[in-house]
Amino acid sequence: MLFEPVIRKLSAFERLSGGEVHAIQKLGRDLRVFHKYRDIITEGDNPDFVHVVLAGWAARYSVLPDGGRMITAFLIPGDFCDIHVTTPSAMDHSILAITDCKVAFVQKHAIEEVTRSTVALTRAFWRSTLVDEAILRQWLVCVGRRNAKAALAHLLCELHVRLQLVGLADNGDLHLPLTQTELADATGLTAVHVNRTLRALRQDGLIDEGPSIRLRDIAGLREAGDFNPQYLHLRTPNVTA
Amino acid sequence: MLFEPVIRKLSAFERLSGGEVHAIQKLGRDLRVFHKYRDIITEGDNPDFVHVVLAGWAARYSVLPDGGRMITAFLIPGDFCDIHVTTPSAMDHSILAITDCKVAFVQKHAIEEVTRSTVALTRAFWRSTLVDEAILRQWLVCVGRRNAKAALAHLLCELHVRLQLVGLADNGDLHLPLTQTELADATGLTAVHVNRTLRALRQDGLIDEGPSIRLRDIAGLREAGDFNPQYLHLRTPNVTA
DNA sequence: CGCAGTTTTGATCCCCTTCAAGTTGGGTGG
DNA sequence: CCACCCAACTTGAAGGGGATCAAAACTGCG
Repeated sequence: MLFEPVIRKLSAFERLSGGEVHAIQKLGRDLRVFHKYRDIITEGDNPDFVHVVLAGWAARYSVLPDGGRMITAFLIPGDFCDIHVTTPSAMDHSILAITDCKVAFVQKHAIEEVTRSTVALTRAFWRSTLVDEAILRQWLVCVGRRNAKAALAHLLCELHVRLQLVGLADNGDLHLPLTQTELADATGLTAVHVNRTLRALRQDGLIDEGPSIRLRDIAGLREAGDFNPQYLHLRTPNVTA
Repeated sequence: MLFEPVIRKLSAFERLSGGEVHAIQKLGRDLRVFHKYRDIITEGDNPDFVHVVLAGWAARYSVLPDGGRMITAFLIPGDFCDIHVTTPSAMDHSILAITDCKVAFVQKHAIEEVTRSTVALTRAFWRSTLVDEAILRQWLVCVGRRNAKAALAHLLCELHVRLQLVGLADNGDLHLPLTQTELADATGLTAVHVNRTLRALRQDGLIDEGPSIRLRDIAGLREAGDFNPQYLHLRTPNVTA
């Protein structure tokens, strides 16, 4: 059941048959562990495999000349690092393990075979890339046109839905293994300001902090972040009622 | 030769045979004109066609509750509005004609047929979506971690390369049909600050303004914007030497 | 126990925003 | 051919959201 998160995620996009589920499970020959803060893929690499996160968190990031860093995506179990299968090309950014990660290395032609044999999986893979792009656009909106409070609220809502999809969020209880610096690098803020903004969200009764972040008032958070889950293109419109 | 920009763009990704070029030209049954500031596609639409910009400029955008707007992409001749062929799903954002636009409406199955018959075109389409994503990530870096000057410089460099690809930029002479407000909405700034920043770039001798923007010092602009064209994944590493 | 990374808090600064007003220029109608 | 208008550009002054700098408190862990 290593590929369970992948199956859960893809099932959110397309109803999968037993055969299709089985086909996914058979992708899993090669499994590797990356330790915290190790690069899974480095800019300039031209990977031979498709990488799939099966456990742990990772992040796409770019580094600037002044030492600044921008995180452009969080990858959680079920997410693909590089599904651009048929196009051999050098990575234009790096991917970092934020926690210890289990990553499947899937042969490119295995993916191609699977998509050749089943339409539902092809659609699910496409949908997955479509959603990745939609998430990127939402991040752009957050960073470019929302204030810190709304941006963080939106990010928490996004992660809540995505974690729920793969069974990693019970009803608003999120284990975010992210430092405030990492949240800052993902929202274009500074760690100091993330700290103050989280406190503001706490004081508004929207979240509780502790070992894990708890979304105390999901509806309120969604309003504060102007969050509408439609862009995640799920079959079931809302994960949480 | 309506599809010339598409052919030029895809040729930048993959060497295309005469047959493949011909296949693209045959996509062009249905052609429509959109006037300036009309929506080409509106959020919530579930288009039956794949839309391709053949002439003019368009922009993806989202609108916020407070009336703010974020532009998440500029589309120029040769660009696809929605290449997510096999996945019927509602648009999560809108696309606007920034100038009068010629847009091809291509049947989804026509795209599917073409990609079934030729590997190079399949690869080129994939590469195209990969590049769209890379551009999105670069915008995120600009908005999140670069100052106004670098962000605008980077955007100008990106548009320069992309316009050159489709034959719309002679050696640094760009016709940007963009208002400063539109540049602002694309960079997460205000129109006022875009104005001042463009002046600063002018005073630095990096650009000239007039009826069209001229990149007076391309190398300098690329340095100012920390621009490295690698993320555009072109066969020919640099369009401009 | 001690260290290193993270969180928290305070004080100050600045890039960019906001508000406001003036200017320019292309388009339109008389 | 000029008067008018509106959209875009430009410039100035003032304010604020978030950055920066600095240091203290907390956490986990070897």
